[in-house]
Amino acid sequence: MGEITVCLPTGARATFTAGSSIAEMLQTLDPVLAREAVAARLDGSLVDLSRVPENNAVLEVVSLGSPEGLEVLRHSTAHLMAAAVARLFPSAKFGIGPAIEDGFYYDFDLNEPISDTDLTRIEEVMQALVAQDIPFQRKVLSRDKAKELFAAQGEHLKLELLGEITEEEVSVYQLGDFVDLCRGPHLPSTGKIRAFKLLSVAGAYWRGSEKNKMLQRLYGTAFPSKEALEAYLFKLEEARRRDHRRLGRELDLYSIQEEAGPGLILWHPKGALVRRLIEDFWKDEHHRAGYQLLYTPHIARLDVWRQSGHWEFYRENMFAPMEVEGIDYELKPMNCPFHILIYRSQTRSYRDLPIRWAELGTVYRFERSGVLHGLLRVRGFTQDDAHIFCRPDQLEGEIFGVLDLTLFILRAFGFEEYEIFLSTRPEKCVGSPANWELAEAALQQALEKRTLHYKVDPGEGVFYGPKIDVKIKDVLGRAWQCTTIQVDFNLPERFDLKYAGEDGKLHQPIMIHRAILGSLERFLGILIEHYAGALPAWLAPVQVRVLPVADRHHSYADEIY
RNA sequence: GCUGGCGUAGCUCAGUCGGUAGAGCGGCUGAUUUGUAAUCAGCGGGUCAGGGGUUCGAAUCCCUUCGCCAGCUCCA
Repeated sequence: MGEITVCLPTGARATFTAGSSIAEMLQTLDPVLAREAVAARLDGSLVDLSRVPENNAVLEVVSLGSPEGLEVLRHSTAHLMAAAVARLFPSAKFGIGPAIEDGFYYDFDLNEPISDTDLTRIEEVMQALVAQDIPFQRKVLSRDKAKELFAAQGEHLKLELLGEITEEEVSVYQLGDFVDLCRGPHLPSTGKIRAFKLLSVAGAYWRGSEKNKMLQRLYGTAFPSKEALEAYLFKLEEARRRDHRRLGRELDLYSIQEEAGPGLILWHPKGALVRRLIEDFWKDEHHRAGYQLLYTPHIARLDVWRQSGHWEFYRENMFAPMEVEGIDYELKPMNCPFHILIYRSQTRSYRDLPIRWAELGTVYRFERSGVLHGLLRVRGFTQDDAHIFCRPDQLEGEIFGVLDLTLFILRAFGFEEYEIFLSTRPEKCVGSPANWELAEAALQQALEKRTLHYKVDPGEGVFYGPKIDVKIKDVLGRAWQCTTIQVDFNLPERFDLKYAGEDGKLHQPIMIHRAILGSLERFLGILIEHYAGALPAWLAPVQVRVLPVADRHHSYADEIY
């Protein structure tokens, strides 16, 4: 038997006889750390504590408190839940069960529907399995052997997954008599699972495709401690308490009524007042930032939407056309074509640029019935839209201006934290590579010069140009997409936009689309949830009330109110 | 759109085995004029989501349409 030397990033190192498991090694290397460990990183890859290193290696401990440890915990809890479901619903077939942002889920193919009351039963079985402290046992077998194993159990979903695995060997994990195809790693045993809760059951398409069968998905969450779980559940409760749909009704800000139609907002007087305050502020600031305001119609001839390409690429989100005097008209899903028509209404000189045109433009988009959600996802909404037409040499400066205005406005509403994304050229796109490079560089420069933290989403840009998206974070830490800044090479081309350059020749301007608040409806919803209904005084529809304590004070109350 | 759940007064909800609808809060009227979100009395308020069916009889059972909720898919 050989020997193996293992060291920790801390520098601690020791030599072991081959055949020792990581758990045993950690016991020697750092007993304190060993108690925290739920998994380990062996030369960079995540493994179980029961794994037996075969070569000299660097070993890192993955503790329960770390993000990776939490993921292991949740993934293991998902398996635990699956084991409980296997016991209660013997006919269940298993899909996948990953850890997600705030917990985990597992998808089951099951003929009988699982109800909310079943969640309690499943939790009880899980508790029992935790009490038994059953080990998660990893086994490596050949792909063919694994296929035999799962075929014998009729696990068609697992077989489908196996069919796409190219490795010759796969790992399965056994938890009692429940065996699951899984890469791992897992906790050593179920006894390590201390605080979990099953949250909901819902349908989910197998592998996320509408074409596939719908499975039943069970959501749950797990935390290192009861306290952390309680804190999370409290946060969920807090989010429910702040639900803008409830507060919006209670504060009499807006309503959505079946008679008017789903996804269509009726602004009540108090909501309309909040909206006006937002609009006034927004208009003033845009005026100061060198924008001019436009108004454009709600419908236009379908031909315009054909020319813009919306009819071709965006039709599934558009309402059906209506025919008037033999001509098809279309409710607008966007404002840009109108701004373009105004641009084209006269010859533009390089001296006219940049042109910054803003509009609080109400657009209508057909959204599938299942996705509508209060003010946050509707069928008619008002974008705080603007289009900037500029020369290539002005692009960077304009992006700067937009970014500065964005941050100023968002901060004014109390949003100080952002998640910013820069999306770059996708495979299918229009516009020359030189233009793309120019635009991407301009966006990136602006972000860097303002020292804003951002993530690059390679290839996630729209086909017509790169973009910056800004998500604001509310008091509960939830991120909401509001601002989008998009460079567009497509529409100027389709509408053949020109300006007369210094050289006397005609050139194509670059167009920037941008919305800062996104939509007024959605933004009001976010404000309500962020402030739990208690809007800052400058936005509050009721700032103060005078309450006389006796009839004799009424006249004075009238006087001062 | 799909899967599951749901739809009773303005709001929150009860309504048994199928026998023609109820509470609290809010509203209105009056009383009370007071040290803290909830004082007393009275009065209104319903197409039980819409339509169809079964039945002597439907809020209740069946079919269907619409809407809402959770999630999936897609997005401001």
